[in-house]
Amino acid sequence: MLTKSSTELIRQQNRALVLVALRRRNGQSHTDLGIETGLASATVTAITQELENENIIERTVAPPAGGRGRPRILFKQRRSAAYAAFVRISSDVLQYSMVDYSGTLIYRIEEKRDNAGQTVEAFAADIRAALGRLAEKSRVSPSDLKAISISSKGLVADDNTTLLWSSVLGSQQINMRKTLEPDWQAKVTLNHESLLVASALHTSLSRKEGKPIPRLAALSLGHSIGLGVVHADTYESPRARAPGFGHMIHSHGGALCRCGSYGCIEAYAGSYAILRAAFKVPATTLPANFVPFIEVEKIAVQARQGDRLAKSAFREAGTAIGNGLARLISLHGKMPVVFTGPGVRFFDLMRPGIDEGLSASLGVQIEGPPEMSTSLDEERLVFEGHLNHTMSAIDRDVIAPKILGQGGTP
Amino acid sequence: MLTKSSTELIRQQNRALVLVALRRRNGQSHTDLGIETGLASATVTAITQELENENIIERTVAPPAGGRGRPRILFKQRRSAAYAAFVRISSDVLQYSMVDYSGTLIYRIEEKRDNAGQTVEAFAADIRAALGRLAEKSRVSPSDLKAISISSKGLVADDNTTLLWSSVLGSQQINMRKTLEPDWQAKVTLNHESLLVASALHTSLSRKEGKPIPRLAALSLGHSIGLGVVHADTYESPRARAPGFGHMIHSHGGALCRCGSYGCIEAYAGSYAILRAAFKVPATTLPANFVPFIEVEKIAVQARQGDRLAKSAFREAGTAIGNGLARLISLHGKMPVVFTGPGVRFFDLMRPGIDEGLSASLGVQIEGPPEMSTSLDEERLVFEGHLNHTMSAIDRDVIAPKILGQGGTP
DNA sequence: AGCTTTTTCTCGACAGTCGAGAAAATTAAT
DNA sequence: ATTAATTTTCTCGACTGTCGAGAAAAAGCT
Repeated sequence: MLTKSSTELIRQQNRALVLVALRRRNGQSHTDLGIETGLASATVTAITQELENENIIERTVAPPAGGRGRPRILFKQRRSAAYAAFVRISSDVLQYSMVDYSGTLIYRIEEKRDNAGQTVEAFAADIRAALGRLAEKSRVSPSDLKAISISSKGLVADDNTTLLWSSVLGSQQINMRKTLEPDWQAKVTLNHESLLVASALHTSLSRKEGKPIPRLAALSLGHSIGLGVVHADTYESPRARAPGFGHMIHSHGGALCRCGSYGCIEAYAGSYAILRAAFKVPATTLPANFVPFIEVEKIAVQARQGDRLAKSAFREAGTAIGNGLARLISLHGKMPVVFTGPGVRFFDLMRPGIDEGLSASLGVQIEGPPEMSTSLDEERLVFEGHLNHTMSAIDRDVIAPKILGQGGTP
Repeated sequence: MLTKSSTELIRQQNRALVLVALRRRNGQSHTDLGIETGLASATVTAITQELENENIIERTVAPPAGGRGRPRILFKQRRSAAYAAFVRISSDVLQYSMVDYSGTLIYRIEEKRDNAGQTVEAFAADIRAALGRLAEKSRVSPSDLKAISISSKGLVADDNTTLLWSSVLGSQQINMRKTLEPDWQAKVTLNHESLLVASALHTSLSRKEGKPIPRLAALSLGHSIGLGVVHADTYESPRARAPGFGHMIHSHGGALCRCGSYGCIEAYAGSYAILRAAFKVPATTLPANFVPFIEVEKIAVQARQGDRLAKSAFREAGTAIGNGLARLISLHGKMPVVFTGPGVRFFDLMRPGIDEGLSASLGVQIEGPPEMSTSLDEERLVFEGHLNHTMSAIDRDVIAPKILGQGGTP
């Protein structure tokens, strides 16, 4: 949507431009910023002075690049300019992190969860209490906490607020904004974990390539199957989505899934599904809620030793994923796929099935199969995703719009 | 992507704002424009004067709204300010339309096509020649033709330029920009027909609702199956995509499709597929290239009289579509679906299958089934889609960026 | 101390928006 | 026939912002 443009808006945009540049590389001189943002030197001065008065950035001196000349002044984010908290909800642990404005982790709490059926209220109370402790321990005053970013697996509504379905709470829904905004004036957002992974991969790979990758998918293989997709159409900021890939129908009326539906991808490719197939348990048996990964590992060993049943369990999982990716590509176009999560250890076993499942579609036949790669260290990617999303949101929505009545003595 | 902002850019954006307002309702006064754009009166004056000098808009007087007072000056698009040509490629006819800057159709040519295998070169030459005649007959000088918008069914690459696969040319690819840009300096774009339909429906329904609809799908039922999806995320202009829905896998290793793959949705829901199912022809038989719609109509009559085989043919088609929509919703979220094309006549027969195919997915179970409706008059929707896309592109890319050395005597 | 080099900062010109109120063009009232 | 009222357009000066050029600053080198 086009909106009214005024001179003040220009300043806001150009402030954002400087903040983004600083986010890309912290500690840049006046001249660096001029080059990176494309702004005139005079404009850079005006903006950096403003930001300095508002205590957003600070200066340090550094010797000139060419050995002699006037020393450069490097601008850096003031670490105490703002804070953000991340909450990572996974099936067995809740991880709370506090980061400062420069994006450095300053405190972390981890809490084991018992997987017993918990009520939404108790769950919400736990999170509220833990966030309180996090702020206290890291000595962040509530008014300085500008954003709370939450990630979870499962089905996230696209208001970026409501968790519709999760393996832990089932279909008990929870609205994170309503839960947390009374306690904090920070902006609360909820994203699917795979969205953050995809987003982190997208920025890091785009930087490596030197230009934005038009599309990218991240597929997390674990107890559940999660997909994140990033689209970067020309001239607009990339947008990420985390669709309900794990519970997309693979085969109409097929195997029973943990979610209660029949034929979901997860009912073929989730860890419990692999177990079920390997032990010839009927596909209509209600699956176990949590399968230790060691069990899957055992089957993988058998498969690698040539066991036919074990091999076909992984192959079937691959076919479900391959078909799903073929459908994704039919709807979104060809894009590279990065596999993450603990399940990548079995990627080689699933690969034949994936290739077969992909090959069936016209799009793949015409444009060729997508590039596929694996990436370990999902935890780091989730953290980076949180960081990218939150810090750019703070820059864009809190810092760039000049707030009057600010600025004082450092 | 954020880019440098300057005062000139503001003007460009605000010019665009005025042009968009005029596109929404042609013939608005100074005051109207001020209200609709949110710009100050002084700014409106500045911009309208500029546009007038550049011969983009013209003024007519009208009595004041309240009976007395100074007469209003209504600004209207100057019809000769620019022209656009549309080419609609369908399996049996090529339709060429010329419209002026106000969006009024001023000339049209239709050419029957023989469905014999034609080479890409001959096909390209046909289009080039017809466009030449179109410009000549409508007395539009080549330099005034600012855009050529082409629509087709099949698989369109997302460079908006290349036709990757079509039922007519098969997998002989054709790059429309390369074909036409040497003759015309107009901007050439190729879009899937269903994308234009979806886009037209989106703007008209959004206007009816008073606010932009977040998502919408248009499903065209004909010889082939085409899907267009429109996304209107907050604060950005809506974007449309036309995925290869018809050739998305419905059932792995299933019925043989016209495209050569097995298991495509079209191989179950295309008109030839319904025929095949109704006559119990094996699903692996190579389908006929063109099926007269009368044949499908006959089967529909039988189905409505209770013939079981005929009924199940439509039901199966419905299931394929329903499953496909369930998958679409898994990946994109819930959205209303509008069915268009000649096949909507059989919508009632397919409906049970569609409902069944939809119900299988978790997303549908949680958020409920999507709203479904039908719309006849696909041809008008395609034309409106062409119009929306092209005219806003001309406004945004040609008119709004002030071109120096313009303006003269009308 | 003076010259060179590198970098930051300042100044005046220019482009654009905005609000207020003047000006214009008409009908209604006297 | 004037004058008043009304509606709408247009103009003026203040303000915000960007830009390029060149001044100023702060160092090393000779």
